Amino acid sequence: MAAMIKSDFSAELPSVTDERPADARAEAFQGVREARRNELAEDYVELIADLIHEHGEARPVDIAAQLGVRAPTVTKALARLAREGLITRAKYRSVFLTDEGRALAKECRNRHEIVLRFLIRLGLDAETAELDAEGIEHHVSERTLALFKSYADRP
Amino acid sequence: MAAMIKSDFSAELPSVTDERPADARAEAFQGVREARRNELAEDYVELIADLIHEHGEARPVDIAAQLGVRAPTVTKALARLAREGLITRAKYRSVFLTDEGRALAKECRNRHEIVLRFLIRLGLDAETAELDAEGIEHHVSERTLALFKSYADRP
DNA sequence: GTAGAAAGTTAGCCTCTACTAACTTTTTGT
DNA sequence: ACAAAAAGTTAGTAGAGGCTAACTTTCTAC
Ligand SMILES: [Mn+2]
Ligand SMILES: [Mn+2]
Ligand SMILES: [Mn+2]
Ligand SMILES: [Mn+2]
Repeated sequence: MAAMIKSDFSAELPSVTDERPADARAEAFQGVREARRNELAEDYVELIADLIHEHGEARPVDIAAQLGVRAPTVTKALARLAREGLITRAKYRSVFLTDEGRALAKECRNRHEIVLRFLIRLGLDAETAELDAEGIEHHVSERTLALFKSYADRP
Repeated sequence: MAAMIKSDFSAELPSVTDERPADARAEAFQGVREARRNELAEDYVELIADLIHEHGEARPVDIAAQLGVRAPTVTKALARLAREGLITRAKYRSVFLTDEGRALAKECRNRHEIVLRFLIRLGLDAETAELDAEGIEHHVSERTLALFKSYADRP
């Protein structure tokens, strides 16, 4: 009934108090959903690259330990990454990045570092910075990343 | 085989090049997964509060339009929110927030605004700021939020 | 007051991401 | 060299979150 009173003068026309148009907001949410679909792949390839760098190879057991998930979860995710052309692998063997996977890993590593350095530069403790960066990194546009980098790198 | 050579001197002991212990990294990833589980509820209650404020009521058709999803997706999500005690509703009627839902909405709205103002203050254009804030907000700790607020509010 | 439009729900489908239990393969230690 | 341990896979379960198609309810205009 509150709606009926209101609808007398502002029902189908966009109200003045309607700060953002519906489709602009929808675009933001759609962008977030899109980013979420890439998160897993990004974290995996970044981690795989790290493991190869640190241990010479990326084994599912280590991937699982670092991500805090069980082995079958990793098996399934790796099948998806292989299907998407980011990794190659053979049964019971460790994982390799394709050129595309390596490129993505490099990009993600770079972005992760910028976000992390930015947060620390802002005054955050290193531990919390690492926790937050792991989530924030996937939702930072090119422009925002550039601003983060400038701030982190400033004298 | 690279691993075998390496394992001669660094196999089971944590290597010096192993920058972060596995469980610290796992903790970060677990935190992100936890945050992701709350994202949808946070966006819904924030949006519902906005709609009630702007239009006097929150109707599923408007929720769907603003989120950029189809009506049945909203029906299902609302069932979950009701199950979780964040909203109350009756069939074919609009949605109401519980006290708990209202409190969460207020918190989310506040956080969203701080992140948004922070990004704009950093030099980002308002449109991109809105897009990024919608994703970043869910991955910002209390500490980071406090730093964002200080930066946004500084003279 | 009623017919048609709009809104909402239900049913059924899909993918993704997680899990456990049970099995197979590989590696390790003696 | 071979038994036991560790690593990896497969199968099956579950819930979240998206969709379309078809149905029901509510609202609106006449
Ligand atoms: Mn991450
Ligand atoms: Mn990362
Ligand atoms: Mn959001
Ligand atoms: Mn928001």
